[in-house]
Amino acid sequence: MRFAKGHKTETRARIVDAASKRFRRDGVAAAGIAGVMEDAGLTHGGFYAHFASKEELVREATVAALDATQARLDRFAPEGADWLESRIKNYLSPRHRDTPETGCAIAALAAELGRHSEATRAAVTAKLQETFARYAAHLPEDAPAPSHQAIAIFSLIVGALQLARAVSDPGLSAQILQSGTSAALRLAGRE
Amino acid sequence: MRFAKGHKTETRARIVDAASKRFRRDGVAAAGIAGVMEDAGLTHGGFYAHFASKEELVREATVAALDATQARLDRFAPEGADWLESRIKNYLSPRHRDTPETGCAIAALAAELGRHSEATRAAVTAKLQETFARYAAHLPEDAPAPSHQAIAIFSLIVGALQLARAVSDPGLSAQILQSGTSAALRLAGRE
DNA sequence: TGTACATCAGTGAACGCGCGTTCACTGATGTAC
DNA sequence: TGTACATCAGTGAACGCGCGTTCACTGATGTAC
Repeated sequence: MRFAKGHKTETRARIVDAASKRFRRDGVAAAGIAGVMEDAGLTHGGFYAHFASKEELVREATVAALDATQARLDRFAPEGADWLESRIKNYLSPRHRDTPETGCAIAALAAELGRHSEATRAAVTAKLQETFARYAAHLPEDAPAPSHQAIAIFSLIVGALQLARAVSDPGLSAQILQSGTSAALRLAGRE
Repeated sequence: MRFAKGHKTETRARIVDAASKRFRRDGVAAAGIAGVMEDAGLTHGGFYAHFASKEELVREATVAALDATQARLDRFAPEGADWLESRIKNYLSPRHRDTPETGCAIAALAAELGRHSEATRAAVTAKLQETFARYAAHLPEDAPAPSHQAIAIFSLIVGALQLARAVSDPGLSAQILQSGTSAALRLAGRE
């Protein structure tokens, strides 16, 4: 069947969206093409009309996930003086911990990304640089070495979110979110 | 062929050791039984004489990896006043970043562990509790809320190590290690 | 002390299955006349 | 305006492959007599 102009672009975007969720929820290695295509409402055979390989999808889906999460968190934390504080609190919220499929792709995929193609890692590196710059820009004006601080804050919340997801004890998980939040706020000069 | 007493126990330990390295290097989902058995100098068929399933191996190998890394890092950071400082520096060293197969299992597997069996996650939780307690015990005596600080410090170094491994730019990777180290030392009261 | 047998850690072929990937085909719609 | 054809996004069967798992078998050694 022939389709309206722009139809293929929309389909491609739907596949990327489905993949970005599956990858974050199940991990890249454990998520299959067939499952992604099913989520997108298609059969698996059509995949290679849109992408040259799974790796190409990984790269696009990872970048899309990073963009989507940034936009999503921005809705909860509007630009302004308290942006960084809101970001930290939202990042280490039970909601974010419990919904990896729509959450930060770095936290969900960091370990796996190190094993992927140079192109994928380069895309992730660029997105990380943006994130660091944005965090640094929202530190107090008198903060020493803001770019260093920004890296440390992001590292802390990524690590804490992962630990909160990994432990089986709900009490400990909540404590990790809480300890991470207060320490990150301290590093951000918002004690 | 029949073997000397204790032979099977030794073989089993060799399989666990090989698995703990493969899992950390390639990820659990991407590492296969056949590869693990080959590393242990055996053929894949013998696996089920030692373990009921891959999941059972995952649990044992993860715990073994955590124990081994603890022992390994202890060699570089003997007990004493500077233990925590040494631990942080070694954890965020280029050596640790570049050898995930013998490094911290939490950093290598955290995201994946959240998707594994309750038994595996419970074992990880117990090991994490030990780690937090140990970090807390080495904080300065006047530190406020040492258990919270310990969690934040560990979260920070886990996150930083993963980011340093994920980025493709060596300069940024080095900067992440450096920023993570100095911020972790600050949280530990050893500025 | 010497021989026959039982043991059982490890072997390697085979199981069904889902993976990533390929490809001949379908069929509704846009285009040409 | 009506008809014939070309297009191409999507279908679904099939490819080889490696996965986790099972199982009949091997054969050096410990044990029984």
